[in-house]
Amino acid sequence: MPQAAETPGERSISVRIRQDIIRGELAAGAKITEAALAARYGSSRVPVREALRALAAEGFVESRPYAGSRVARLEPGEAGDLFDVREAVEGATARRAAERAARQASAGAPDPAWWTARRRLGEVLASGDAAAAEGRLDALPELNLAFHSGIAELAGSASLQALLAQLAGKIEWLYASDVGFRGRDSWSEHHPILAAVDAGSAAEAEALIRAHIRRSKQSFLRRFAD
Amino acid sequence: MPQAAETPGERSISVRIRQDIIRGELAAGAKITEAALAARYGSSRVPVREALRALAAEGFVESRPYAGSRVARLEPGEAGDLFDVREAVEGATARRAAERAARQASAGAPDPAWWTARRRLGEVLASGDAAAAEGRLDALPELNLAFHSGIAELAGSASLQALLAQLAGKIEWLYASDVGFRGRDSWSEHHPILAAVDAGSAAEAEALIRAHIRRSKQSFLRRFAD
DNA sequence: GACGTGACTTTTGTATTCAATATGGGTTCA
DNA sequence: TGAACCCATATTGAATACAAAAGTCACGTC
Repeated sequence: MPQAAETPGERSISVRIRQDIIRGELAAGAKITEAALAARYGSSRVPVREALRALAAEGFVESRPYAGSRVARLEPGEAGDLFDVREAVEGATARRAAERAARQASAGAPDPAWWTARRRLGEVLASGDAAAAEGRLDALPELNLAFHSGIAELAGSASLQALLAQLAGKIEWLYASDVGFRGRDSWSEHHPILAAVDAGSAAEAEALIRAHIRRSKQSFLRRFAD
Repeated sequence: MPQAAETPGERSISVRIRQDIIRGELAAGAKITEAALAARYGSSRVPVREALRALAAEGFVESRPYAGSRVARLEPGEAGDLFDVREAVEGATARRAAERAARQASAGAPDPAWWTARRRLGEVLASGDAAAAEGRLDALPELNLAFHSGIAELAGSASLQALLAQLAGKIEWLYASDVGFRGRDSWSEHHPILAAVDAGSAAEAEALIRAHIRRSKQSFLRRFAD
């Protein structure tokens, strides 16, 4: 039955599986069969297989040939390490973003892609300010993600951007598994970071974002201790 | 034509595509069609698609829905950043490996998996010593990779191990694209690192491996400048 | 002559089908 | 009684067939 042609991918199976893993609807360590996932998402096994390959490369699932897949386990001790790595990655992206901003300012080449990214980042920052002011704290995690990946976009490094996206997924998984988001106090720290990037102060931007992430780590580990 | 059933995956298509990208046989930025790859590797499109999804997650190819895939580009400026990230990742793995070694020594739990990993690592170190002594420098890159992933295995963190494997792939790509390997002088630095891990000196192990990688970075950038 | 519009071709996305392998239970033999 | 072996079944791996979307090029019109 050719299935009446819904949307081309109906929001990419891999995205939905990743979400369900992060939300805990697919429990860590659980054995998952392709047929079950196909039924769950209303598709055939082929898109599910492709999604599982991608998720395996990202470390969300583990597969053995002819022996099936299971949801990966995130060991408790890894949390701190993930933040450490994220600090290094984002430090590099902030530095590169500042360097690129300096080049944008000096050279006569406008690079429209850079400007749209910069404009979107400004909108994200404003949205977050509004959300924090109005007490809509549940909107902040998504905006936080948008801010940090926006910085990576400004850096213009595909490798670092992809690496950060993976780390962000893992860290979102950590957060979802227990404590809530750090919230309002964290958001205001974004302003000086973006200011340093705009000013082209590479060293300052790197130092600021590293400190920002270090505080997130400490806050997370403190809550995690409970 | 059901194709006479060769080996189940004939060495995993994704591995072969990744190799061909690293070796430059699939040029950076080149547009690749699934049908062409399927013909090249003598399979159908389905395994190729799955491989491309995994490689996209690793950042070796870029795909847009209904618009095909292309080999990613590694921008020249990213080299330094990749080494920075690797320094952070491997610093974390060395630290965790030392902590785990200390637990192995103190607790009565032998953990056979740990011991086999440790034994293999000793063999890798000995093989590298022999290769360096006999001047077989072309054997060192692979042994170097084995040493560093062996440390990650001792750390026992699946996330960090997977992350490092990706970084190693990218860095191998860098090396293959131009300069040769650092070689003999680098290999001897592995001994004090493993010694610190064995002794359970977490801080020292981290400092040593970070310095080791920083030297690799400087050596690479120096050669790259030519 | 340039631009917009249309069909056509190429390529990707998905479903269905068949083959190969691992896993678990039952049986048999020591 | 226990352990090893074999077979049935479930599940993955791969190939083929078909549908949908995007890029391309020619044609007609302004």
